[in-house]
Amino acid sequence: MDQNKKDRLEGAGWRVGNAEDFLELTPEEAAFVELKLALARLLRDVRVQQGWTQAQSAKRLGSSQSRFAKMEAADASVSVDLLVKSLLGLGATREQVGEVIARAV
Amino acid sequence: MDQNKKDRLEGAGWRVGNAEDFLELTPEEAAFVELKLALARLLRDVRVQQGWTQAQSAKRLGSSQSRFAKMEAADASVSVDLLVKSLLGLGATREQVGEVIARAV
DNA sequence: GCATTATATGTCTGATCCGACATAGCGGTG
DNA sequence: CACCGCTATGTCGGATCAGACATATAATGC
Repeated sequence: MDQNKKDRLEGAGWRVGNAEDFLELTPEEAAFVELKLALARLLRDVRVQQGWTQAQSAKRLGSSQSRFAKMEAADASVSVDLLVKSLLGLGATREQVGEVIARAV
Repeated sequence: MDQNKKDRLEGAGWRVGNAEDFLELTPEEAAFVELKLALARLLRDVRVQQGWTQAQSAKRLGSSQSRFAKMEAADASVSVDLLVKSLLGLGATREQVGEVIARAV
């Protein structure tokens, strides 16, 4: 969000913050959810890159469309294990996974 | 293992391979266990770097020495979630975690 | 507006994981 | 060798997660 929009919202009585502020996460917890979100985004990117639907991808992984949707949404019921396994299963490399963990916003 | 030692062992009737060969893992499964091993090694490195015992580290994380030992051993009962959370909890950065996933052997 | 296809959300049941405890191994030191 | 601090291993009960199913909500074409 740019500063301009932030100012306008706050002028209109909104309080603006991120997930860390809102949910009162510790920095480590915040880093963890961001990391999970980064993996979820990569999963979607890899799938779309391959030109697959969620259902097709899920089938490849021996899972279901609904679970795959939750993975891409970084749902609370989805572990980092599942995300990493799924990424590798869809053809992502360890390098890609590491890179996204280290540097993605 | 250097080629010399490998040759000697094979000459003596040993078959030499890695975990992937021995356990007949798929490449993705192998990549996953290597990734887990890399995180476990980083966890030990971070702990030792800080000059802490397993028990001290575990306490910081709200866990037990025995579980921490299993983490460092990359035990089957330890998830990547737990490893990553513990690493961040002991002060490792997302960059360190990502780097080790991307590039550690 | 109504199929059709893709994605998202809620919930159940069985599987897996986590912390804890007990205890074993192991290198130092007195 | 006996003790001590540290690490490793086995197991258990409760907590969390996985896949599946049902169903809701887009998005696209007719």
